[in-house]
This record gives sequence, structure tokens and C-alpha cells, in this order.
Amino acid sequence: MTRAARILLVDDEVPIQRALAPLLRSRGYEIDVCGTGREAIDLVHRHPPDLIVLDLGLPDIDGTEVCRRIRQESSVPIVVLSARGAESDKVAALDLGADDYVTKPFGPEELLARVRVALRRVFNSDGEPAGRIQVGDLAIDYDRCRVIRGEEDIRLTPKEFELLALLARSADRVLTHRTILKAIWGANAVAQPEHLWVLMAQLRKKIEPDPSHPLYLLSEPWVGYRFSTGPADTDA
Amino acid sequence: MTRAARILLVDDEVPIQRALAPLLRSRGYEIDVCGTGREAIDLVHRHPPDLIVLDLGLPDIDGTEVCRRIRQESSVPIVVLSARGAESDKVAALDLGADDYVTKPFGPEELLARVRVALRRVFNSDGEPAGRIQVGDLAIDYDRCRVIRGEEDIRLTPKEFELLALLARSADRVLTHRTILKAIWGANAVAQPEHLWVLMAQLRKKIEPDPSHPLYLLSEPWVGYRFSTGPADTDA
DNA sequence: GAAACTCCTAAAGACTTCCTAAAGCGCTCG
DNA sequence: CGAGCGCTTTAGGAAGTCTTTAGGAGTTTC
Repeated sequence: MTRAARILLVDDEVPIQRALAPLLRSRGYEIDVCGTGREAIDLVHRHPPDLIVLDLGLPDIDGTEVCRRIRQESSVPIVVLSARGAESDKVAALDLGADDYVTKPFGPEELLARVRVALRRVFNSDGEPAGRIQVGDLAIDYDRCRVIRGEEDIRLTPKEFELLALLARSADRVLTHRTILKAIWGANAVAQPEHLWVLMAQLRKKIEPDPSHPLYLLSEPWVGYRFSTGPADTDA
Repeated sequence: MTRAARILLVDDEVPIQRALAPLLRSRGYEIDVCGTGREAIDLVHRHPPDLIVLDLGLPDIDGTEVCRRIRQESSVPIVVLSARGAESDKVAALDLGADDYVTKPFGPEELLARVRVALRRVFNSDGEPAGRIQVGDLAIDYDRCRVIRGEEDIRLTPKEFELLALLARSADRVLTHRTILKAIWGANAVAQPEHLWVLMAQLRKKIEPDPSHPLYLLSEPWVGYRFSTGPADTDA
């Protein structure tokens, strides 16, 4: 059960939109298009993409600023397009959080290859985007924002699902409290660790068979939390 | 607190070695250099780097093949350098596992920026290297602040882990008490040597097979402590 | 408008960390 | 030989981390 990777294409020039959107769709990606930085930042919240292709020459906000703002709240890969080939432009964008920088004019296959490279890091190792993760008797459905345990269809709130999805995507690896707080509440938000404690408690109450002896959502004291996919953990 | 990232530079052209190695060193990276694909593959095993800068034009093995072989065994980021700017070359290298592709001639600052981008993914936000380091028969897991000795998974407290990580990074070299105190409790803190004594005792109790006859955490009287990787110590 | 829901705030309690204190061991030097 | 110093080791308690529950402000839904 795989789902298509969702790519947000941010470019105000219609000819480029006309060229790139169908190209990307033809490779099986699901494409959202917008033409301004403001829309882009908004869409990252409302309809989080798996990757962003960002043209630096936007009519409203400067492209590097868009890059910076997105990076404050999300670690989604950003591939920058730009007509400016100067070294200083590249360095600025890359240091502000862009993952790649492609100078116009560019070959379509090169762009596609660089998109594949960036997506390789988002999705699991088999290269196929995973719309669903099955762990034990827990199934996480990213498409529907749902979790199914056995026959039971568990409804989560947006924040609960975000937390679960975040941890499950980095399954078996520890995410620090800081990382989680930044990912869910945003970098500049005044998120306190306490927020995370209670969210975690609610989530455990919903998906753990025995909330006081978690199977999936394990705490690594003084470090962070970890989503466990199997008996790779130490004793209770 | 943080260790320098180790970069393996693979290039057979001496002028490029002469230019890049000092440049990278000047930015605080630790650099290994080699000139053939065979050496590169060997070094990835023997002295695992945090990032590889790989010139495609090697005398022995084709660069893309080197890329593929490294990728079979390691997920270390690879930044490719090449004189060939054809789209098909770029696509081939990127699809075989390269993380970036820089065409010669390139500006030094652009290369540095792309190196920073690739390293961003290896090191977590605290600047600590992600993953594991193997020292002697002790595996230090930076992700989970844990130590694995044989089958045993030992949980350390933050301070204990910091002390161990500090000493292990300078394995087989003596760190003075002052150095350790400053590193762990901060330069201006009113840290007393006594704090270090008891922390060391607790750490030894956890990771030493026989805490009163330490194998790893050796004390150098009147000087400091040393992490020993094996029976290379000069006892009396 | 009322009801339902999400999410923040507060607080009690179990548990862990780590500073402090103090006793003990071995080495060096008077 | 004994005093002094550097280091080891143990123990207790203040401070901190994390779990869990409950209540209420703000928002959405009908």
C-alpha cells in the first residue's frame, strides 16, 4: 500500500508551471501549485507536502525568506530553482535550509533526479513512498490520518496524529524533546515540554493496549521518545 | 562537546587535493585524502567518514561504480565532483546514491555550502554525530545516549554519557581534570574535582566489568583520565 | 445558541539524577 | 611512621523529569 509523494511547486511564471507540473505528474507525483510565498507558507501548514520545489523569484516575499520561514516549522526537503547563478545566491539559499539549488535553465531529467534524491530521504529505504505503516497490530494510515489497531478504528486529534506520524516515520530512532516540540508546535512557538507530556499521555491512552506499559511509544528518559516496531527494546 | 566532522576526499588530481584539503581543514573539518576508488572503499570501512567528496574521474574504478559500492554498505552522504556536465551523467550518479553533484569548475563557497547541507543531515541539532561509534568492544550510541557492551544495553544518565563521549572521542589520550570539568560543567561553573570523582565512580560502576580494576576508564594520577581502547597502556 | 471537541494549564505523585558529605585507600614526603 | 594529598566509593536528600488526571478557554459543528 503505497501512496504518491506530494510535491508543492512554488513558481509564479505560468510557462514554468505549465512545463513542470505535468512533467512531475507524469512521474507519478501528486502536485500542488501556487504562485506566491504567502500561499506556499500557508499550504505547508494546511496540506503538508513531502517535498517543495521553490522558485526564488516570487512576486511577494523573497524566495530565501520563504525558505527560512518554512524551515522554522518544517523539515520538508526544499529544492530551489533560480535564474540567479551567482555563488553567493546559492550559498545563501543553501544555508537558509534549502536542500538543493538548481540554476535555470536546467534539464528536466536533472531536476527529476534531484527530486528523487531529496525524496529518498523522506521515504523508507525500499524507495516506495509509504502511505501506511504496519507495526504489530497497529496500522498507521497517513492518507486518512487514521490509526487501526486490530479491528478497531481509532480516531486521533490532529496533534495526536502529527506526533504519532512524526515518531513512526523515524521508527526505532530516538527523537529528542526539542526536535518533537519544534516539529509539532513550530520553532518559535513557546512550546513547553509539559505540552508534550500531556499529548503523549493522551496518545498512549488511545493506542497502547496498556498505557502504563507502552509497547510502541517508548520514552528514552532525559533524551526523548522513540517509536518501537518490535522487541528491540530493553526490559521494562 | 562537539567533534569535527570527518570528510573523505577522493580525487587523483594533485592540484585539486592541494586546493580542497586545506580549504576544508580551514573550516574545521577533519580530512582524509585518497586518490583511487579502491582506497576509498577500503577507507569507508576502516575509518568511516561522515561525508565523502568524490571526484568521478578516478584512475582505477569508474566513479559511479565507487558510488554504488559505497552505497551498498553505508548511507554516508556523497557529494560528487565531475568535469562532465551532461545531464545523463548527473542523473546516473544521483540515482546510484550520490547526494549532490557539483560540476567543475565550481566556486569553493558553493562546494562548502553543499557540504554543509549534506552534513546537516548527519549531525543532529546539538552538533553531536548521529549513529554509533565503536571503541574497543564498547559501542557508543549517540542517538539514544546509551552504551552497548557485548549483548548488554546500558543506560547512562546525561552527565555520565557526556563524560564517556568526551573521553571516547579523545581515545587513548589523556584529558586533564580541568579540561573535563570545563567541558561538562561549563567554563564558569563552580565545578569541583569532587564532582568528577563521583561521576567517574558511577560511570565505572555501570560500564566496567570490574569497577575497581578499570579496563576503559583509566585514571592518570595527578593529571587526569584516559579512555583506553585496548591493552596498549603502559603499566608499571 | 448549545453541544462537542481540541488543546492548554495546573497539580499531585512516582521516579531519577546529581550535588553534598563523609569514610576509606594508597601514595609521597617530612 | 604518620600527616597530607589525590582519588575511590557509598549514602542521603534536594531538585529535576516524566506520567497521569482534571478542569477550563477557545474553537468548530449542528
